[in-house]
Amino acid sequence: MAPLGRIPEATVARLPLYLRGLDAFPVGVTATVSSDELADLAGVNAAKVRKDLSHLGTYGTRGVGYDSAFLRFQISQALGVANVWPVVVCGMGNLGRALANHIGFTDCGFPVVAATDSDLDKIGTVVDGVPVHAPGELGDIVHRLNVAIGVISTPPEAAQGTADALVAAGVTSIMSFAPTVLSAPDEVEIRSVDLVTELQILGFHLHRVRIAEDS
Amino acid sequence: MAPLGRIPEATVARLPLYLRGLDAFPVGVTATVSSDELADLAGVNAAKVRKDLSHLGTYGTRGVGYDSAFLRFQISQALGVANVWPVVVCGMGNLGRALANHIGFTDCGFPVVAATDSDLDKIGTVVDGVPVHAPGELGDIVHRLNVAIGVISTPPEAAQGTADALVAAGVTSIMSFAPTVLSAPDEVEIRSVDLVTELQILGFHLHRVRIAEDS
DNA sequence: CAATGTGAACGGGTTCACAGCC
DNA sequence: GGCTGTGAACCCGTTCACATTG
Repeated sequence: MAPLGRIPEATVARLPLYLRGLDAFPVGVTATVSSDELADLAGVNAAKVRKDLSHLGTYGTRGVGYDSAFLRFQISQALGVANVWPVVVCGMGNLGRALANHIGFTDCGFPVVAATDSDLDKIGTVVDGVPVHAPGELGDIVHRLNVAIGVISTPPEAAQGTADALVAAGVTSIMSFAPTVLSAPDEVEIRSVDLVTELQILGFHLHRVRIAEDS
Repeated sequence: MAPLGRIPEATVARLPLYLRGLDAFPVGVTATVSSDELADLAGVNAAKVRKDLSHLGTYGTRGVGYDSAFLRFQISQALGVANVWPVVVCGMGNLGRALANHIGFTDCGFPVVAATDSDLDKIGTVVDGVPVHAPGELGDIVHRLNVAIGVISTPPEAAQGTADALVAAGVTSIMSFAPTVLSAPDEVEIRSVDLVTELQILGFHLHRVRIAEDS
């Protein structure tokens, strides 16, 4: 059966990995993948793969595996990768510029169509093909260019204000690299990538083993 | 009681947020924080704060709250933020350079002491204060400079090889920005920051509401 | 036989709600 | 009265194991 009810978040987060795994999959003589093989490619275990795929209503064939082409299609469909979601990068410092480059470069349906920065020297210029505007123009930009996703790479002080501006302009998807907790209405999806926090988590584990060694 | 058994991963991941929240906390007349206030600062709910802090064996005082200075001390202690963990950045492309800058800039106990890159033009130069070496020297670098953490910002093809080299050199903490699944022994802690995957997750939700609207 | 699909058991983390203490 | 500390309930996700099917 193809229940196709709500797909659990944890599953959604793995679908991109499966998709990537399938792309790396040698399209050999036989065009089928087993859950075991896919598990390897995605770095998870086979049970998880099967349960995840069952949420898509996808059918493999017992004793054989999944048709890799069809599976790729199914996952693409579920994720909606055919859509193009224009991105605006807010804050074109070192990190912002690198992000704009990276995101635009890997041509995955997330074109960076504009950027903002408060530096008067940057406003009006085009950096790596991306036009830089004043922060005040964010609303305009979003509307004119149909921006769907906002990336926040401003200094921490400016992050909440930028988020507010994005939300006010109707953006409901935000990816933030600022080391701050952002508040926004519930309907806004915020994914926060916090480098310092990540490092501190790594540091915690190093600290633990150091303590263990000293005992 | 101060059980101080194993601290749950989910709690560890939030401790940095509490620490940051405390730093932002106005050291007012009274030097106490309630779980409610801290919850706001960290963007979580109060019950979580209390349970998390209970794992540290920390004591607040009922009816009052937590002594903010002591709490800061306790969390710092638990995370081991007093330690300094030298970092090597592998791959000094746009992203790597920005990361090296960022991590080094926010002076948090993670000095970027070296970098590697396969580009012959970069090897031997010093970028933003960070000396760039050939990938083959990774082992040396790690030993000479006591590197504890490796950041992988190479192209995807080179990521696994770089991880292997880091592991071979004895590095047990890796932060990867490469869009690949890395394999490593269990004792190696890998934190993967996958920008494209993050964007695709955002895209999924945008896709969902678009579908919902069209129905 | 081989590999899927899935109910059932399990486990970690979150939330609730309230007893305990200032 | 206010706020902490914490058992209990709850929820989500993972894992297991096996019946099911090409």
